Amino acid sequence: MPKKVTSFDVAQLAGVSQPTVSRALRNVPGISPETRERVMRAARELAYIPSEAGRTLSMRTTRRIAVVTEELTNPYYPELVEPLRRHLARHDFRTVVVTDNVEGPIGLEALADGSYDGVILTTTRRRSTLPRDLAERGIPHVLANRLLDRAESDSCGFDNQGGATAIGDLLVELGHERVGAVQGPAATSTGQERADGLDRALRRHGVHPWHELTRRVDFTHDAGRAAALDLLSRPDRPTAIVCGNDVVAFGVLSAARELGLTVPADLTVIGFDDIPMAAWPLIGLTTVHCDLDLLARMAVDLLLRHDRSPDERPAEHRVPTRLVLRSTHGPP
Amino acid sequence: MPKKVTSFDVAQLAGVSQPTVSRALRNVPGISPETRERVMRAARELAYIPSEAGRTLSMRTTRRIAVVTEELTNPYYPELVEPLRRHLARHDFRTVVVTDNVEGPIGLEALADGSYDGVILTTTRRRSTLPRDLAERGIPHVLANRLLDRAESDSCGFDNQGGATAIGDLLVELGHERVGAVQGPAATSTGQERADGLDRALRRHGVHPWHELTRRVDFTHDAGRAAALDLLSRPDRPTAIVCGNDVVAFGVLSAARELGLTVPADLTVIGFDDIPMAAWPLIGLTTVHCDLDLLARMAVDLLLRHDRSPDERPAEHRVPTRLVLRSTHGPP
DNA sequence: CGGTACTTTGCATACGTATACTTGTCCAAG
DNA sequence: CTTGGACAAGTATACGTATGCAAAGTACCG
Repeated sequence: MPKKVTSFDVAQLAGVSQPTVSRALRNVPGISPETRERVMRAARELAYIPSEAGRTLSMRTTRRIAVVTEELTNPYYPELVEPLRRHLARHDFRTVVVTDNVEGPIGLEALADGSYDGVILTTTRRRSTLPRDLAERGIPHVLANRLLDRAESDSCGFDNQGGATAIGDLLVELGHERVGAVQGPAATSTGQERADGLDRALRRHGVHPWHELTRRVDFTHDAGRAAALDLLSRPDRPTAIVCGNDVVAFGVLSAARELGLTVPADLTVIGFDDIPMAAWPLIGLTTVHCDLDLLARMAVDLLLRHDRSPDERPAEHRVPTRLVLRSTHGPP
Repeated sequence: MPKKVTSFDVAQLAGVSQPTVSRALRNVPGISPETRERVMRAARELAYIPSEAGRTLSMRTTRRIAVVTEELTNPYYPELVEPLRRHLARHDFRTVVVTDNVEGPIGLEALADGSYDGVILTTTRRRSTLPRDLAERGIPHVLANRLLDRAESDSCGFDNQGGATAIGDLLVELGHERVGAVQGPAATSTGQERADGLDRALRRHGVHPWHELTRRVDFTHDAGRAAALDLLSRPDRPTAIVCGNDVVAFGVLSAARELGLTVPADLTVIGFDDIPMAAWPLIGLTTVHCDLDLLARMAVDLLLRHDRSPDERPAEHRVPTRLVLRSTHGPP
């Protein structure tokens, strides 16, 4: 195995000192064009690639940002990670996806060992202490998608309340009265806000929410399917099911298919997020659109802004949502 | 902002030297229990977290493995990345997903800057020189899923030939004669092998493959949909469409839905891979099962094995596949 | 021609951890 | 009482890059 080429090797070949190599290759001013050219030729000849670890140690910066998500096999997260990656790349940051909640919650050590210049949290639970821990260590971070009960860190999320209201209005307008729901975990802000929002919206129209027809489950297809199989087997089965997000809605659609129910004739299903899969003609889910690209952009801007005064209150942005009508809704 | 705590700070508080801290915290033998205890208390008190960069530079190892994939919004890749991550974690390696082919192909620099102890390639094209470049630098690597034309590196993939044969047999048995196909790119081994395999299988049964009914597209939903809209609008439209993988098949199902065709009554659709989504009752795709967990395990074993003699020929493993019958196939 | 200012480069060192080597201590064997 | 060995901890240094500062060279001006 060929031993690693360092900036010293390049320096030797070019007949200069190591610091000159460092400066020449990074286009630092104060190097004569001829020297720079000579160094670059030597570097190319040796196929020199600067050591990331050396640079990191010296500069105390990695140009790497950690994005904390749950398992990527949940189709929601790639849709959020991808725009984050793109926007971070635009600022010359590399993205590292760190998986949370798979063998226990992510620890502070994994995020605070100097591997990352900042952290974007997308799976934080309402009372998590992780943001505070990061703040105490002076590690830049931002919450995207999910928010904390007490605004302790910069954060951005969607107008879940507004989206849920739009869903409630739609269902009432269609004439639904037995409205079921498969909502997300109460420990997450998204789960909580969407559930509360729907409740309030229905009540405002004089429709009494049926709490026996509400389930709280994880944001996965299988959990949505199981809950729906349960709800749809009841004698007083709902004529519509509102879901915590699209992935859960896919599970509900799976359950309906299994039970031989036709959507939307026998059952209305509403999602939340409008991930690309929801728009596949094969699925055509009626849902609430959330602009993930805009959220990602906001999160990155919040993370990287440098004009933050020390005693400023944490920012909390809300991205508006809008109902998207496709083919899984109809009258009861 | 609190300045960073180093092993020197811990040493000072514990009244020992820095190397003693290093040894004590890693349970290296040759440290008295009392000293170790004292060091650990000091470390906890200061909330010390060792610097990744320092360790990396000193040990010349990162315990990080790069997994090169295409965009994660393509549902196939998370399904491959997740088992890889799990198996690597079992060996105390962290996984970093590096995205290829998004703003141009991934460069060697990003993989060979010392950030990773090894590389797992999942998107390599048949004539890519990346594996050779990695080999020249002595960077351990392995190909998973896709293979090279000339076996230059350890690699593992699925028995695409066998899977395609099973599909051909099934279609002939059902009585299909106008068999269309939406296959993957010819530049990829998976695309090529699956297409060739189907051709051979049909020919063996005396069914002449209709090359006008074959399209080569990228492995995405939208590409599959577009190709199928084209094929299904022809007067001699196929009675079955074989797809390069499941994601493409989803696109074909979308197209069928748009055109008002009923599956499987009007059209048979066959996928390849059997990712979990294919098994959702909502979709119920007939496809070829590929054991991604087994492939991942193989890839990790090949990558990490240390008993490799220098002049050994590259290993090339094939994981068997099997047809899974669900609800998108039927007689013409 | 002397001095000043500027440009270009080298020297020394910092970053944080790990490890080979050395020193010191204590105990047991001779 | 000496010596050899085992153990514990300290000393010195390496890993690869970046940067403050000094030094050398050059150009320019009076």
